[in-house]
Amino acid sequence: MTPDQLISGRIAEAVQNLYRQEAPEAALQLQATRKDFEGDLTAVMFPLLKISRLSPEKTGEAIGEWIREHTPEVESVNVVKGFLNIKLSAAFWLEQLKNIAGTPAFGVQAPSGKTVMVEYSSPNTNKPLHLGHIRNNLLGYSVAQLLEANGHKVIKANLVNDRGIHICKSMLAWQKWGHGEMPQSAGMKGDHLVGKYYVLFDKEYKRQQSELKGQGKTEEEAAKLAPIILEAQEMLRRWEQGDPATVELWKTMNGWVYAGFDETYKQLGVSFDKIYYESNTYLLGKKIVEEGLQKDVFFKKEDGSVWIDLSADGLDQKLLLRADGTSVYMTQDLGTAQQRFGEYPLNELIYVVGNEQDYHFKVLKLILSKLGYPESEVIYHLSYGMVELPEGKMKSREGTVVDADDLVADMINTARDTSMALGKLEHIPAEEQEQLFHMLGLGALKYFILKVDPKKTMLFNPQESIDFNGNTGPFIQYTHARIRSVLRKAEEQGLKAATGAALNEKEVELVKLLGNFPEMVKEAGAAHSPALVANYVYELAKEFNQYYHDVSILKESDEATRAQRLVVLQQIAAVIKTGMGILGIEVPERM
RNA sequence: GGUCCGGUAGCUCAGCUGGAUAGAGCAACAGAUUUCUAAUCUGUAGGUCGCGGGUUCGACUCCCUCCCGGAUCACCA
Repeated sequence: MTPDQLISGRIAEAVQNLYRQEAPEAALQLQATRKDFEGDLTAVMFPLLKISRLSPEKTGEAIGEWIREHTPEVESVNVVKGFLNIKLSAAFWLEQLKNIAGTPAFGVQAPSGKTVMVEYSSPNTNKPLHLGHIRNNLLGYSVAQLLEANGHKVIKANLVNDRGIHICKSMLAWQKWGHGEMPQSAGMKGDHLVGKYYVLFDKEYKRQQSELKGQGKTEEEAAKLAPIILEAQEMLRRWEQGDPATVELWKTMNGWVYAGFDETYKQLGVSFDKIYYESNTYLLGKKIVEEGLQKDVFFKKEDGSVWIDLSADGLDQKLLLRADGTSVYMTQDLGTAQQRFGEYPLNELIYVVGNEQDYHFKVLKLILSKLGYPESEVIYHLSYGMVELPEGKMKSREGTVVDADDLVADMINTARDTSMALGKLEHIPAEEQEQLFHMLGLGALKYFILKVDPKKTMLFNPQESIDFNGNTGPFIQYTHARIRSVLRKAEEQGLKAATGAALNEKEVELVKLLGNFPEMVKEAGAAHSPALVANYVYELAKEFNQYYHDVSILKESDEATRAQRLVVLQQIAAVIKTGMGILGIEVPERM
């Protein structure tokens, strides 16, 4: 039984016995006691005053007294203003520790029988991944881990945007100026190579536009009439007609990009169970259009285009089918959603997509519900804010984009430099050192991004942001390595771990924190927020470091105390490992 | 202009469904190493929680006005 369950049950009984009344659930308010007061849990008396008809102090004293008398686990109580502070006994906390130590995979919830799909990453195949994608990938992967820890079966999905005008731009530029250049010959990752030609296209397109404007065309006309964009559109038409040469080139260049992406995904440590390609799904959704027309949810304009009118819901009219019969983004998404619900019995379908698409997903859900699909309620848009640089937003045309591969390489180098400067890891074999640099560099990056509430815009300063001290990944990784090191030594010395001794004050704090872990995992899962996990693990690591500083483990002469401290250490290490695992961060045995 | 999201210490961020004197880290300053790993720990300093109202025993938290920043309102995806 958790402390909260125990005490709130007792308060309810106390109210029943003292005042002959049922205390409503909402009136039983418990919180952790603030550090400056004596106690473990604090019950707020104000909501109970109506029942007791006494002052807050008197109510607290009466209820406190009753609880103390009737609850062996309660050691003492005190009342400060309207707050009843309750201190639980050492024996109770010891029991908690035993429970934690006796629970395998503590914090991981039992199978829920629910299936959840998390769609994330979903890149375009015309350029390499950048910092914004990193936030997406890390969030998506971590949320998937988090939901798995909540006992759900999770399908990680990636919808690759492999078709459309953007990839034709790269293809066209490569055809024109590539001279057969390939990733191997260029010595570049495939995605970077394709990105290079995308940039070349853009340059030429810009040049042609300004030329046209110089000839008196308007901005809009210039954008539409530039020969190179017409050529790209022509290429897209050929692709859609299945022209063999175009399709061949498309396959080749996409192949390069996939090889490049795979490498980046591997570096980031993210993976997928199911990959969808837009080239296979872009025609989906037309059936839904017909259905919507039949149900009179959609309507057709004179030109043949199909729309839905959402103005009654405070939104606008939304296009679903162009006059030429081709579908748009929304239509495709409706179709793919429907397809997925057919493929899997999904209890939740999560889209990890930036907040610039909040409107899109709002409309998507609304349309599905208007069509009468109950699945609409199961769709969740995990919306995250942009990553900004000190200079402001990332702009590809201004060259301020932070490339994902470069950033990862930088992080690993920083980890190497920092480790070397500290003279750490000298006794570790070179190969393992490299693994550690990777683990630490990525740990720093992942933690830095995931500790921030997803929906907030975050600032990333490449020079200063990523630290290795304080509230960072490496600090937690270090803490874990440190604990494992002590435990290894204990093992070498043949020392046994066992519960049974008295817990000191700091140990009670640690047990309390550990005991909160499962509840925190649930909350974070419900909120789809790895940030809660990150901040929890940091809290635990910090508490541990303070404890570790004050107390000796191996040198402790009392055998029972020493054995129990080893148990505490084991549990902290285990929870750190599980928590960091949810964040997709590996944790070293030594460093 | 409509809608949505944000505004907490110099900087980066926590603060759960309203609860006691608003918390960390970084940066600054002052300390602690014969260590079980100092990538550590302790202390000092740093705040009109964007502004103003309201709701109540109590508001960073809920409601309203306004200010600032961002996103979005495409026959792009």
